[in-house]
Amino acid sequence: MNPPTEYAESVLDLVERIPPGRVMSYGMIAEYLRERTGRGSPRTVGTVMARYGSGVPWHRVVSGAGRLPPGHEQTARQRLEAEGVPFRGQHVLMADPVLWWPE
DNA sequence: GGGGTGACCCAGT
DNA sequence: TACTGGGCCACCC
Repeated sequence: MNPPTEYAESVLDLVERIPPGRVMSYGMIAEYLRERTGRGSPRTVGTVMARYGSGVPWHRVVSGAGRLPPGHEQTARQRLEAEGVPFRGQHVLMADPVLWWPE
């Protein structure tokens, strides 16, 4: 596996800061990094997580609709429920108290 | 430098 | 509620 690029590093740094029991969407991450770096998009964040996400709390990153990463639904749901994240059916309940934004 | 590839998003149907 | 099409953009040939 190739080393993370500069943009990938900024994504990983942010994901590492998400507290237990809270989540961010790919779109939120893209918006935050675009404010700070002027780069990125939700799709690019997804690509970064697919390639480099294994070393960070990737289960705290979900789609804007609360869907879990393809191929890792069971693991993600197990970890999130253990942290107290509420579910509605198969997806995370994307309500204010669970969404996190960096201070 | 040009084209393909996504762990996305949103509006429309 | 579920699916589609268009837009998106860093990264890798």
